[in-house]
Amino acid sequence: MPRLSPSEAAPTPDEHCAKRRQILTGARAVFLEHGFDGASMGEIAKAAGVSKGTLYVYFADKHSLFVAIVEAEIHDQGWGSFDFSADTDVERQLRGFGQAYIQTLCKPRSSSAIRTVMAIAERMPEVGRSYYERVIAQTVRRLGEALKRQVEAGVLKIDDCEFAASQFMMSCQASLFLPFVFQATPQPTPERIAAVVDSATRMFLAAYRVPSSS
Amino acid sequence: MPRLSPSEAAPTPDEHCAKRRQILTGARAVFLEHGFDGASMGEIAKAAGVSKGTLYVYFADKHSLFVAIVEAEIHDQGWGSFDFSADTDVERQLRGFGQAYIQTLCKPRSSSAIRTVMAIAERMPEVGRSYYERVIAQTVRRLGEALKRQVEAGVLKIDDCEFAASQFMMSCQASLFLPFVFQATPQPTPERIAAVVDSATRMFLAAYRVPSSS
Amino acid sequence: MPRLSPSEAAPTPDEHCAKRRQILTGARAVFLEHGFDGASMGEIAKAAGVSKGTLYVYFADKHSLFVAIVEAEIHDQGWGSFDFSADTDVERQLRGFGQAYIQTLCKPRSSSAIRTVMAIAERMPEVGRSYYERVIAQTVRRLGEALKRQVEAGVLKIDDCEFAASQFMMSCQASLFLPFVFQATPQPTPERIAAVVDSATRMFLAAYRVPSSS
Amino acid sequence: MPRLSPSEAAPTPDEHCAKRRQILTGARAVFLEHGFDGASMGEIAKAAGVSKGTLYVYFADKHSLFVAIVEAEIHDQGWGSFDFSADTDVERQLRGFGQAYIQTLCKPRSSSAIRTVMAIAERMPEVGRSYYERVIAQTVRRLGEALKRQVEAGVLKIDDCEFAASQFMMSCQASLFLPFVFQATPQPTPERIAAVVDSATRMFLAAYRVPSSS
DNA sequence: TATGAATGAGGGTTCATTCAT
DNA sequence: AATGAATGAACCCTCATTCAT
Repeated sequence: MPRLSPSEAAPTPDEHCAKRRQILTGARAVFLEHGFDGASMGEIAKAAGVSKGTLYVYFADKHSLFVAIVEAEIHDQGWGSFDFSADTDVERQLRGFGQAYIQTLCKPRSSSAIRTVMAIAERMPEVGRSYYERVIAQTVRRLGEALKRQVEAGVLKIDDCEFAASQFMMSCQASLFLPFVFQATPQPTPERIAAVVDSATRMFLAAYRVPSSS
Repeated sequence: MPRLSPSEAAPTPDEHCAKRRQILTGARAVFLEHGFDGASMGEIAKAAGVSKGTLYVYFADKHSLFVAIVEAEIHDQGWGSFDFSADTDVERQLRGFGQAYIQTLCKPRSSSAIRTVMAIAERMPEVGRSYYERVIAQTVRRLGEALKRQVEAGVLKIDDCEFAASQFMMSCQASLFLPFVFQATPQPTPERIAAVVDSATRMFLAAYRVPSSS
Repeated sequence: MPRLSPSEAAPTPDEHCAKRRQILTGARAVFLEHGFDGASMGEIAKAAGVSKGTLYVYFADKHSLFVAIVEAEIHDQGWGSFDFSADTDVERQLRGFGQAYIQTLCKPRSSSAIRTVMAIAERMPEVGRSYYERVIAQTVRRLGEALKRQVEAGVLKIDDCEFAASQFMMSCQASLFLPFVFQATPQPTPERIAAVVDSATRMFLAAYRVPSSS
Repeated sequence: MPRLSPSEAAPTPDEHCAKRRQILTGARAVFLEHGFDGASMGEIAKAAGVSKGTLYVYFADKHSLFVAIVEAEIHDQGWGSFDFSADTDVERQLRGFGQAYIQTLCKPRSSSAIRTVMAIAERMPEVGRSYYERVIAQTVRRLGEALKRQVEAGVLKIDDCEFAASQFMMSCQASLFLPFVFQATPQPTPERIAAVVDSATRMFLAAYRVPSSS
């Protein structure tokens, strides 16, 4: 039996994926704004521009949709785009990464995701763990590897490079991230971020830079 | 007939306070475990061992009860008990405070509160701000003052002591707090905490200690 | 065992009656404003200035209290004070009564009572019946008797005086009471009432006055 | 396979309207019996044969449903069907209308609606006003116009025809409507109504008929 | 596939009533 | 007698989910 027109029958994979993405986009907005419990499937459907029933064609239930959102956030938030090879000078490397990192971290989108995932981590440990591993820990690991290369180049002296990476990243957050997520201060300006990252870089190098032999 | 104990007779302020505390205790457990939206007044009533109606005798609504819980946590979590005057040696001072701080921060109770308050900060900014100000910022301030004293004693050389305090505190969290709140690692052991705080202290002093003149 | 002071022991009947009246006063305000279902015992207690428990010392339940209120309204609304003997001239008699009647009927207090009792009459027929009988029907009866006296005096010619009384009273309401209870018009002014009652009186006398023999 | 009936297939506007009507029917029964506050959405759902949730698919809240009920009653109660042109003889016209009017007014359905709307008029003035205007006032207006035609035909002599209409309608209620709404007497018989309306007609014509010139 | 009508369990909240004091 | 803390049933309403179309 020939189909009269493709649009009247089973959707093509493209259409399927498009609608799926549409749902994810709407759901992300609602989940990140209201959290898992505060988000309602009705509001998600409206935000996605589909019917409530359609949500259940693509996702088994609210939980599955939420997991998919977190999964998507893990890939889309831009944590993978930090470029550690751009610079070989350790100071510029740290400053460049640090600023990009804090800028990303303090975007409303990131902080909403962190809030939302952190909030649910007690009841959905795998979701929390997965987000941490593939977003934060992975970034720590990549910075750690960059530091390792500097150690091997004799520029830095560090025992545990991954730990040092975490140490640097945390000190870059000083006075910036926590007050921002708790809504105690507005989103930090690039200038403020640069100053804080500068200070963190100085402290880090004071501790780990191999004294120049000159 | 002599009364066995006064608590069996007087129904008034003591019992009133007692029941209030009983409700707060139950509500804290439920709110901190499930978050604001995930907690139900019915579950809270059950946890507190009172009827649902009784909740509304003591608190106007769910929001008020939640605010009271956060308020209580602000006072009860032990952030105010850090003792900065115990030691005058800067290194021991930093290590002592850092360990106590991370120990407190990484207790399940603290991390649950942080998760819960952080999650709601977007919809209840005053709650988030209040928690940050009176728990975290206050601790930063107190450490900053301690550092200032060291600066005045000529031991440290720091421009912005409060910022330096935040920097130290954040670097103490390296590899410990974030994986813990995201449920990626179990509660850190005291040994691990000690090692991390040691490292943070070394880095901090490398950057800010005035070289001994000897 | 002698009582130390009367105020410390069983209250005197006076006190008892006073508190009872106090409750009735508060309850009347609340019941008449919100209706039986819309009124809450808590609000009544507050309006009466007593505790909720005290209400149940004086009245078995909400229903009993409501019945008592209606009973009190039946006596207190001033429907019994119409004076038919003040005037012997039939025209002045009708006008005088008509104005007093409509004035009373269109007071907020009367219309609230009528609304409230009428609303509940389907579920509490005895309450409705009692109110009608002892307020409205009684007034009709008294006017009917006054008319009868005029008939006996040869001034009016009426078969059924009680029915004629009702007829007069209803025609006095024309354009006044219904729009007022339905909140379509404000409380009528005395002037408007006088005009309407005048017209009703003229119509009534046109139909029932014995033509003067002169 | 041919469909047996269209109603078994199309789920859309017909069924939507049908269910809406079904809800309105159930809600009317409950609201008119118990009043706004006495009616519960659960009972309405049961009476309508739908689930509680379905009510909220069709109506935003209890208040909206109630307003819709009153609106429907305004149209469905048959107040618009009085025919003033059927008769040109003024006496037969008044008698015919008067009987139809009182018959309608004293049906349980009308008196329930009046009770319910009157009861809520203090808290929902627009509802009360709307009901009065579009049911009672409109009928008064239409009778007033019919009277005006009789005035223009030289049959009646009336200054304010709308007021006279109200006067006639009120006097038709004498001894009938009030005792009925207050549940003091049963629904009046057609014979009783006829007698009362006859009397009202006689009184009205005695006052307003232009004496025949013969 | 996509819909949206329909559901019923459960949400927060109120309230008439009781009872120990 | 008077209280007010306590209750639990019922209130209105929301929501995740299902299902016929």
